[in-house]
Amino acid sequence: MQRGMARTTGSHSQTTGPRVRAVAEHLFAKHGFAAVSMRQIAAEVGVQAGALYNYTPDKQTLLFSLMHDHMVELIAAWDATATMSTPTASVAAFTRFHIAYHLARRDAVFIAYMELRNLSPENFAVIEGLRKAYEQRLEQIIRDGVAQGVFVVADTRIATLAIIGMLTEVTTWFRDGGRLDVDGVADLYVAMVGRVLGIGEDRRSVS
Amino acid sequence: MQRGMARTTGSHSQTTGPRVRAVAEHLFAKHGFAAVSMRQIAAEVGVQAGALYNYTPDKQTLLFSLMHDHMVELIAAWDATATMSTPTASVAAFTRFHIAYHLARRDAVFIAYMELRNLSPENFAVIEGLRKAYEQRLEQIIRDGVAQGVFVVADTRIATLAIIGMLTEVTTWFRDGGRLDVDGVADLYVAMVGRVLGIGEDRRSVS
DNA sequence: GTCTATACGGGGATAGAC
DNA sequence: GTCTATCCCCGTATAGAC
Repeated sequence: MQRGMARTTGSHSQTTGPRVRAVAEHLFAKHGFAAVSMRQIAAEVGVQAGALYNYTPDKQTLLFSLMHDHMVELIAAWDATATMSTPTASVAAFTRFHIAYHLARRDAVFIAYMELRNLSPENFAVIEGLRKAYEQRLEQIIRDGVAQGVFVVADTRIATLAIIGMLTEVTTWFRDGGRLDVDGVADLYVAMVGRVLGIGEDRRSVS
Repeated sequence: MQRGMARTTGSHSQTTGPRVRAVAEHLFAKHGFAAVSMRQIAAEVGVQAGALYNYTPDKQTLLFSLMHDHMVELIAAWDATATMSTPTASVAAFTRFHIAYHLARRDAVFIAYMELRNLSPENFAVIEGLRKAYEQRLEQIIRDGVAQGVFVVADTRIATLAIIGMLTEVTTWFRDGGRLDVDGVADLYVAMVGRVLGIGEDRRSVS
């Protein structure tokens, strides 16, 4: 994706490398990291198990790499979406972004939440740092809204976590073709998030 | 717990059986079902691997049994707590109950949410049914509140799921000895849940 | 009820030919 | 870059002695 063309004649690496990652992501999400063998991944890719080690030094690094790239892309995608705006508009945009992005990349999201225990302590720290960085985007919006008096929350940090939890939970039940489409769900959540933040609440002594 | 005294002289089953379950619950929560071996469980219990099969026909049934008992106890505990009351009081009680119970039984909760993929289809269906039964307790409260005009929600089902997601997320970050204790956290969530349900919102044409 | 011993399969990872 | 072959270890589960 982000490299120039490789010139290795007769090589399949341009296709096999990404395929290994895609297959691993899918199988890890479906069965869990520990339950998936390198042989299974290889079979699905269409190579022998030994060939996978041209693309990762070991299984655990493959997992970390998937999680890491997912988190980096998540943050980059939000930063590309976010615009200078009012806190109310920003939090609505974040809500829509989070739901849409998480539903579009369900396998990667699932892995990033479920397979943390399979990471080495150092790798775990890296992923946790990225997650915190993402949450801070929302927390900063809420902080700004509170400062400007348009949000009324008792505890900014807890409100952030509660909202993240509420939004992420959508991935556990949403099914394409169900009663509501993504936009319909997002509309409902924008409204609920607004309520959690006390938007439009009765307040005294506000200009 | 719920059986009468066994009389088998010289037997340790009264202690080993529960210990197997406790150890398995702890290890499954910490490392994941697939990553934990029967040998590990046995070592922690202090018996040989073969001896575990006096208490479970196989590893997968042990997992199912832990999840099943947890869900049954969760529902029973709520039903014992719930009292005839106003929707507003009921939803506050549910919020406090859910947070306190989930924090008190974190290992079991974690397993029940994370290890669903390791269940056979039939076992999965049983656990899903129990989860639905639990969610329906909250959904019914919300439905009653809407019917009585004290809650204002756009979509009862989605509000139920959003609230469950918000409450369950507490287990991912709460640490004993942190800034807030369980009651303090619960207070904040009671307030946020109330907002999601539109308690005290401006309404026209309500008695 | 627990032990030892073991069957049998599959795990991650590497070596060396092509 | 991929293959075949293989190392060595560990997985679940069972059998039969005590």
